[in-house]
Amino acid sequence: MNTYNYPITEFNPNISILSGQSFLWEKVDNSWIGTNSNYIFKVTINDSFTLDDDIVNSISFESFPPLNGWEKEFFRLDDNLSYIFNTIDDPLIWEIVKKYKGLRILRQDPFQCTISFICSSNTNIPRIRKMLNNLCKKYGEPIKLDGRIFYSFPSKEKLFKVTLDGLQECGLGYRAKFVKEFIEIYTQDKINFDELLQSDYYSAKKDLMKVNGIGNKVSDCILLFSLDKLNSFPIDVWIFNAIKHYYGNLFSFKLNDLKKMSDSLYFFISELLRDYFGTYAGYAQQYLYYMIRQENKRSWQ
DNA sequence: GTACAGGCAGTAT
DNA sequence: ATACTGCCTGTA
Repeated sequence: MNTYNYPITEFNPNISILSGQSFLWEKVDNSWIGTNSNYIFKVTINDSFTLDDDIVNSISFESFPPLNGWEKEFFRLDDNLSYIFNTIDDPLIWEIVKKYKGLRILRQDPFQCTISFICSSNTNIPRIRKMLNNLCKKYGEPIKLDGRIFYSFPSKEKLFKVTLDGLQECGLGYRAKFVKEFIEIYTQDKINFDELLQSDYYSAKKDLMKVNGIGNKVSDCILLFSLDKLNSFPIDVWIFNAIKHYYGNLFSFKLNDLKKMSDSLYFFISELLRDYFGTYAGYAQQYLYYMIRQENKRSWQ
């Protein structure tokens, strides 16, 4: 196995925030400003920022209201990337890791993350952003920052009172029903994120998929981006195409012939890749995903 | 106009 | 188990 010396603290906020894991961020001058649950986070990058710098000196982190040390939690700065990448024995991933240094997986608020990815089905990033921004503006709390008003993600109590029509007004379409059902289930404590954090990947996935609107891909995103399941390997149409292109040889049958993704095929492919990439397959997925989106120049915003 | 987009559930086979 | 179809709505 090769070894790659990767500074543990290596972190590129631009790439990490742009990578499509989280939808409520916008670039304002040298800063990124984004919503996570009750907080507005602000990341400011010094002009002189390079990846070799110490994070403490080159990037500043603020939160409104203040929340000490949020960046460590949110950007998973304790993840030892050097260790993680050395468990992934794959030349392509290593190439991408070097090219897109500092991409990290986020640890988002599970409630917001779940609603975000229920909204993500059968649509694109700009529209998902619009839906979620509408939700925040309509039902979140205003937070003043830099002379502008930002909005928190609405609480479950607030959203519980919102009617189906109230959700539809945010442009959720047929997903409104799923979001409503999820909020009801969550309010009844039938989904408990503290428990899911302790569960293993398979058990947590099974529980999430009981919710209408949460299928294979959506559950994998929730698990990877908010519930610490780093072996989760979400497969959307982009990743599916990339797997066909770069990893077809791992399979005993011809992936190229397959057009549609069935439940059983999804499970088979993701399980095989979990086995191939290992404990941190989710990191491999994110680097792969970022690369193909960059190469296809898809809109991140 | 109409095809399609980070999927999913419901129904029929 | 697997295949097929409708779904909201913005964008190309």
